[in-house]
Amino acid sequence: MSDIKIAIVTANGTEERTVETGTRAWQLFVDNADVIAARVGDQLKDLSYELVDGDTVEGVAMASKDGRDILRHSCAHVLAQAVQEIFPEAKLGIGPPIDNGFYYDFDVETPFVPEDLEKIEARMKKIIKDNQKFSRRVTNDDDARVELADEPYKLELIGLKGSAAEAAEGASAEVGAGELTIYDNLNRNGETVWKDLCRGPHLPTTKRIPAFKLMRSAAAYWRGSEKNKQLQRVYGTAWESKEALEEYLHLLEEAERRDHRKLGKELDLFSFPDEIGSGLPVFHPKGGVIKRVMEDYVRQRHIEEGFSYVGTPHITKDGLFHTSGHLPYYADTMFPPMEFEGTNYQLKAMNCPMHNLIFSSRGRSYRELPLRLFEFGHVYRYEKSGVIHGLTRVRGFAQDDSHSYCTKEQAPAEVKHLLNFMLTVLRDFGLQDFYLELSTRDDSKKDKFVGSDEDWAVATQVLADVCAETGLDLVPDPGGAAFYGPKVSVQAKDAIGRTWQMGTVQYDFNQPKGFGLEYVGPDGTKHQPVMIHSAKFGSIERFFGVLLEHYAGAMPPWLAPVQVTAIPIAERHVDYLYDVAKQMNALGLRVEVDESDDRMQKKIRNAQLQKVPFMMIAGDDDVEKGAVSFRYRDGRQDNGVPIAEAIERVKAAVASREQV
RNA sequence: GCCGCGUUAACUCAGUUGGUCAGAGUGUCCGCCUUGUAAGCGGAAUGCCGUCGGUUCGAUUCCGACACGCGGCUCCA
Repeated sequence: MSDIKIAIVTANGTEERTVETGTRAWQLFVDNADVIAARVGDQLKDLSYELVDGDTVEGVAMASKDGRDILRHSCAHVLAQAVQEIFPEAKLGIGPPIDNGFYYDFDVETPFVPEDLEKIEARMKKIIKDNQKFSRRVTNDDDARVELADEPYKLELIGLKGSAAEAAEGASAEVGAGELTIYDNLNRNGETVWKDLCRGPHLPTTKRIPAFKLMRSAAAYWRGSEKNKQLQRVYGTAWESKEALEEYLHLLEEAERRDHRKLGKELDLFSFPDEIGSGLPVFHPKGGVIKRVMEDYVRQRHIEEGFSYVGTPHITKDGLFHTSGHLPYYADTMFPPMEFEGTNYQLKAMNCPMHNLIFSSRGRSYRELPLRLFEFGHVYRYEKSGVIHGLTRVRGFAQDDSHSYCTKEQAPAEVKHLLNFMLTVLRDFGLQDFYLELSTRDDSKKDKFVGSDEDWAVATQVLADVCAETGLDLVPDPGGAAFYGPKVSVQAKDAIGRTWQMGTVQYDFNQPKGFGLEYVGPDGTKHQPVMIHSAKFGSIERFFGVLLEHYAGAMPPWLAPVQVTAIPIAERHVDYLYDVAKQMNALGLRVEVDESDDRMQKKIRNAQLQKVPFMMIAGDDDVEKGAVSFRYRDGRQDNGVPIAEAIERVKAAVASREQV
């Protein structure tokens, strides 16, 4: 038997080794139980992979990104096997790993109910206990078609092989560009008990799945197109240990606890009256305080950054949106027109066309550029009923929308200015961790985008350059551009690591053309400006919701609807506290004195549940010393603080926008 | 928009296989209590059981449509 030379990559470097021909990858990692697959070159392989001369091999640990994907993909197989054992008529769709878990799609007569999921989960546990082997077998199109004659969706995938990425998101997990493979599940006797078309790789056996849980079922369109049939999708999660699973489930609980829809109700911030309609929020007094503070802040900041505050109406004749080019592209998401006096009027879905009219209301000189217009533009979009979600996806909202009109030469500096400005805004609201997303044109769908190749290339390059300068991570988003130009969006991570899309900067060379915008240049002739769209919050409503979730409702003092709740130990201390409260009110602080006839402990509980940052307590001891006592939301106490110092402390916390 | 599930007091949620089935806790209101860091005690009021239709002797309960919500899909200028 001849030997072959391979290289093993470890944390300590690369190690050359000579092994016998026929050696399989698992033999290299017998000492390491965490390794569940091998990376050979840049490809992931099963541990049963037979090494060939010149291979560079690295063990893939289950607790790595690739390792978890493999685990989850294998778990999806177990799910599918369990479903077909319980529901033999179920036809298989696709079953890829996803963030934090996996899913598998099935075509079944009757949708799954929660009790079905319990049954399926129990069967999955049995399959895992069976210690079935995932066995890879190379096949070809013709043989596979015969074998999978009863699986119409798999047959369809075979036909699409090679263009799997286009076939459906996740379909590449089933069929790769190369050879076609089937994985057989072998029981202890080596008999095939189940099989699935799949490119792999997989765990060696089902028993290597340490922890999983089925989460929910829902419908999903086959191959992601609403023109296709809806399949039943079962979602699950799987982890390298029971602890990791528990941790993930806790994260979900934490997310539920922070749900802004729930907090909005509990803290009496906003509601969605049925009588008004879906996706149309009303802000209650306390939510109104937060919203107003946000607006005051961002208005002031725009003025400081050289913007002029403007105002435009909520409806317009539809011709305006034809001029801008929006109507043909976004007719579906605009409310139907209302007709009167022989004219169609549209609810405003975007502000830019109106700002363009402000630009063109008189002649413009290059000396005025960049001309920066800003407003809280209230827009209405006909979002499909199924997508509306709390404050983050609504039908009526305000954008903190700005448009900078500038020369082509000024554009890069203006984009940079806007991006930096946006980041300072987000940081002031306590968000610290960002990355950028660059949304570009999909060259294969040019009919969805307006403008010449050259204009797109220039615009995209300007944005890419500025993004690079920020030093932030940049994630490409091909095809995500607006029809009129590419955009950069800022994604912010919240307190529990979730990312949210915040503001955007968009480079637009199309609307200036459509509106015939012009300025007179230094050479005395007319030129076309470019416009840079930008929203810092994106939408006030969405940003409000994100902030609520980020802070779990415990807003920093400058944003808190009630900054101080004054709590008397006994009724005789009420006037004393009113006196302090009055001094604070005079400084613009939001203070309430709780003079209800609840006991003082109950008042503390109430203030705590309302997540008020400062509880200001006073009893005989405090009155005697001319002091008050603070209690904070985390239970921390600070007793006997002299009144003047107490006022200063609250004032300083508000001014610095710090969290307490 | 599509699929599935849901809607009972201001809030959270029990309940009825169609016939004293309108319930609890919280909140609210009225008394009493006057209190040192997360719920003091007692009493009272509050519901077209989402809306509209149908089946039935009888519907909060069964069926349908609609509205609104939830989880996904699709979509997010």
